Amino acid sequence: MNLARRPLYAQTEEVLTRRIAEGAWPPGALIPPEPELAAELGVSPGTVRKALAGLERRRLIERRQGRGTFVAAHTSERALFHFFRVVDLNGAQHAPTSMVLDCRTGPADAEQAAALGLAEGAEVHRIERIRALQGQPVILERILLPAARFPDFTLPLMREMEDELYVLYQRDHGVTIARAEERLAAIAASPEQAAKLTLWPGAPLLEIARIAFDVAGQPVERRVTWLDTRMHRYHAELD
Amino acid sequence: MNLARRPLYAQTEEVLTRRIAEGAWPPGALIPPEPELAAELGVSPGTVRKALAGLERRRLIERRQGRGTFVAAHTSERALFHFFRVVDLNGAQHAPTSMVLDCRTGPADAEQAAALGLAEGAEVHRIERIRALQGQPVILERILLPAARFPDFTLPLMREMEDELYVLYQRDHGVTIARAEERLAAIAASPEQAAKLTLWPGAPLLEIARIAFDVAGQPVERRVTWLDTRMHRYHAELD
DNA sequence: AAGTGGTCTAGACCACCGT
DNA sequence: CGGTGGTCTAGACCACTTT
Repeated sequence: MNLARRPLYAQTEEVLTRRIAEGAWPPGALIPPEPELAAELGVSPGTVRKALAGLERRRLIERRQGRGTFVAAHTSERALFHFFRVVDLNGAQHAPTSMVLDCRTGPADAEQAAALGLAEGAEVHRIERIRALQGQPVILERILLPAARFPDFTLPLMREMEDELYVLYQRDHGVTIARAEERLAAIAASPEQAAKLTLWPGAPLLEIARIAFDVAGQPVERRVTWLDTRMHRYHAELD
Repeated sequence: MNLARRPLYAQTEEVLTRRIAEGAWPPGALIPPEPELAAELGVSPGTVRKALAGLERRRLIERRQGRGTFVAAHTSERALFHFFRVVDLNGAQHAPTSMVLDCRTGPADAEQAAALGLAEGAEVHRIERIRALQGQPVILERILLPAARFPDFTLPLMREMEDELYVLYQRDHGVTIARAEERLAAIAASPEQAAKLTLWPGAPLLEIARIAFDVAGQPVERRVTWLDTRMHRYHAELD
């Protein structure tokens, strides 16, 4: 039975993950009840249960007693809660608004291609935007997306818009962001950055370099964020 | 049976957590096998198992097949891996060394007392140290500890020493750090900070304000770290 | 009332470790 | 070899949601 020496529940979890990643069960879908899955996959209900617990821990599904098990959909709340780590000086979260300054497509340079696991010169979309919290522009952001995963990607320029690209990635391009890694540094604002954030050149800025991965573990977004930390903080939990 | 409507396994986990927090089972101790715990607590082995899984997820215990279940001891590796988020530009971790500049005891001011959940004026230990990575001093740190939890706390001054206070907290004071929250900002180095880190005044520094909690969830350490991010980054994972 | 996930139990067997 | 945790199964019953 066990070709590899991996536990049955791990294999089961992998099968279910693949179905979700491939879109066989789209976001928001109700998936079959535990006993049905167990019968179909030829394992005991307890084993299915353990696999589903793993999927829930990774937030690929949501289980609700009495209703069923659903493939997780990226809501604005979820995206903000898990992937937006900026808080005010009291630790409170606020929903940002954003304005797109630029959105164009072109070949990636070597560093950018490497970060996204692409060949040098592969087409990428470049987005630059300002995000405001409580009306104050405090975030400047440059985003890089592989054109292969986001065909015909466009955003309206210079218009205030509700935030959260991750909801849009999922809804319009079938790309679900599951995980991200960030590296933070303190830098001095360049004249261009300063002008866009109404700061002075040389002002301290928190630079956040993110790579975001989809459900299958492939890197699908490279993002650099510059945060004015006079009135805000980046919040992290360690355990 | 169920006074509160909390699941049996959650109550079981709580009981076991309390035993560890109170030191009935000290760090490194072997705890009884599952069937014995089940018999003693009057629950089924499966329920004990679920409770132990929770303790393992919170890293309070370590389970080793064939050997038994042990109360987790803070090793240097564990402390560094979970609570030291600094990496070099390639993403590699290095073990820091540290030199204590100052270590004294006095009353806390209002802000400090509040952060540690103490009354204003309560006695606290203050530590200032420099940490070096690969021989370069890149971290300046101020640490605040409630004297009530750390009686007779002292550190040798101005001597290179192996790092990791959390190992020392646990070994010498019975305080196990289980979790921490951090808030990050970019600031301009003060003349004093610049001098200690061989930087120029106004240089960008990453400021990391941490509150660390013990197993019982009580705040037991307030720490502010300033990191020179010319050659290092703060690493975070989001999921 | 029917159907779902959540809890709890009981036990078999396997893999690993130390003696 | 005996003892431990790891896996897997089978099923009873509860709590919640919808019809």
